Amino acid sequence: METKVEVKYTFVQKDGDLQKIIPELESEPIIALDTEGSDLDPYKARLLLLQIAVKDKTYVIDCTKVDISPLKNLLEGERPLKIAQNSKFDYELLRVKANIKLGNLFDTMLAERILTCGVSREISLKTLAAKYLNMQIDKTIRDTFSDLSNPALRGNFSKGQLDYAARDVQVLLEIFSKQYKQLKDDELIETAKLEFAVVPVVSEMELYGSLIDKEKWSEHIKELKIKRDQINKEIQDQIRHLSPYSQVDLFGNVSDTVNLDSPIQLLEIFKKLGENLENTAESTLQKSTHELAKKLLEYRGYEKMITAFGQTILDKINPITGRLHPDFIQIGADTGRFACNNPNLQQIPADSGFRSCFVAKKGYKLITADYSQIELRIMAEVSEDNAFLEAFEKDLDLHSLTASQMFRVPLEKVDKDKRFQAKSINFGLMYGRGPASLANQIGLSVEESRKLLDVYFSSYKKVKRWLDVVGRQAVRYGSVRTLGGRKRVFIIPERNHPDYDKLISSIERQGKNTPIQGTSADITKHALVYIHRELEKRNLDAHLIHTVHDEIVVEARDDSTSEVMKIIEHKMIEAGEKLLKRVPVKVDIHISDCWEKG
DNA sequence: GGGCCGAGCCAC
DNA sequence: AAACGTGGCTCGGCCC
Repeated sequence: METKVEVKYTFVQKDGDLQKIIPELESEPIIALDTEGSDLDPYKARLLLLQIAVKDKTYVIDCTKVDISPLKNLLEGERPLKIAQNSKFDYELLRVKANIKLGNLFDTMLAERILTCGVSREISLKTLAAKYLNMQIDKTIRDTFSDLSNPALRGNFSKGQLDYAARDVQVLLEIFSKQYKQLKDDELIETAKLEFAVVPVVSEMELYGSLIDKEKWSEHIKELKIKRDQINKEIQDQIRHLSPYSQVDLFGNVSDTVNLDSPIQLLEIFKKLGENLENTAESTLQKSTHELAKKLLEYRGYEKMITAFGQTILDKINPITGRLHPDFIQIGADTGRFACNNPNLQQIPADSGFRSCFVAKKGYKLITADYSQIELRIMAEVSEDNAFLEAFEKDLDLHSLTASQMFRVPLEKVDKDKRFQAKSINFGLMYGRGPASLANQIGLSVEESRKLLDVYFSSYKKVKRWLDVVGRQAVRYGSVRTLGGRKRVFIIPERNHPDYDKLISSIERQGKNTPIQGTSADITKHALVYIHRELEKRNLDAHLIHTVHDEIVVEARDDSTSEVMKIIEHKMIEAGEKLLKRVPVKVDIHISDCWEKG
């Protein structure tokens, strides 16, 4: 039997009625809020409802009839605390439709992510209601708000819609109080405060978006397509006689029916050429001596560029703003890093013609800043290794220094090859990399690379000790923390698990990497908050548009660029020094008409 | 025709 | 024989 719970709320449909409830809301230390819009895109959407819940009352405000600007101070101010699920959505909708900038937020979705990093990604309101309130909620009516033929858009909401809207906001207060207790018990309040402070920054960043030079972008795609078609033709001509897929049409045209993107078809062709390949992975093809393999890799390079970064990205330009508004997922990775999609601006090829198509609008410049070797500096900080620390204190080239110690040669005798090998080890260690995988990259035997690692660790004893200890701790305690206090939990397998050893070593590697990668994320997030606040305080026409892990991009008006540059550098260093006490923090920064490496 | 998954490959 | 951390996107291929 299903029990029906009557949803109680006040439906506010007149400006005068809103005025009556404001004093009451102002006296509350905590409120929950939610909004309903007609579209996920805040620029396209209509703001339909604003729901506010306090201890024992719920208000559903009809935004198609009521002017909500009297709530501006309440919603923007420090008091009351505002509880919301996925507050970025509400922030953006209220910002665009009512010029309200939500302040002092507690986001139940982010809180849940913080509490369960590593064990779960279930953070929907439905999940939270079930987990904390043992309540089953139905979200299907949500879709009716976006239905254009729906009477709601003419200002008539159904009882079902209003009940739904009220229920969604009512559940938040209790979820909040349970999550808050858990955050305190797990010593995650600092992390939560940071994440909640990031919400307005990310929201503004998404809303501002970034500009693409469409003509230049299309031109670049065109060039890539010509190259791809050329190499495709060469391959097809070469293998046509082997293909069981080729077809000749009525006019005698032979179609290119070997699908170069299909591993199954390719393996068959290779078989006929006398090569039995395991798979068509990049590493396998690199080992093949056949010309087809070489050409295939070349083809794939172009194909990847065209499909992943070609027209699809242009299609995502917002018709209203003419800019790209990607979705930044604030806690995308279990380490605390951002993820990004629609489109993923964090994977635009670094050394291609695409990045330079991201431009500043007329009269503005792009300022690109990134932390110099932040992860290695974090490793120096946490390991307290003297050689590492000294290298950064003296601002030496760590990779060359490492090479000089490993190969027992003076610094000036370190060549490119030795530096590359040292660099591979320095980076590899942060990923928990072993001799076998290292050997593969630097072209040595496993035995040779094992010896190299031994020499390495004899120079950096404390690095080895730290890696060993933190790897063991991850398994023993089932969690690790970053310097910011962020926590990642690991599910430790039972002893009799068939893949026990494999799983354990994977956890060890994650345990080594997470404090490094996650601390870097902590630092970048602090920097975003500091920069945003300072730019706002000084009322500068400069806006964060982008972040890629250790990099921050700002679009700034021409006349403010030198001031903005100083702010960015200063605030990034301040953020770094908040968590790194033993190592200096360095930022590389430059100004340009487009997004590019300095 | 949508959902899911692995392969392959882009980023840091 | 392999044993590299964190993501997202596109494709082929399979399932319902």
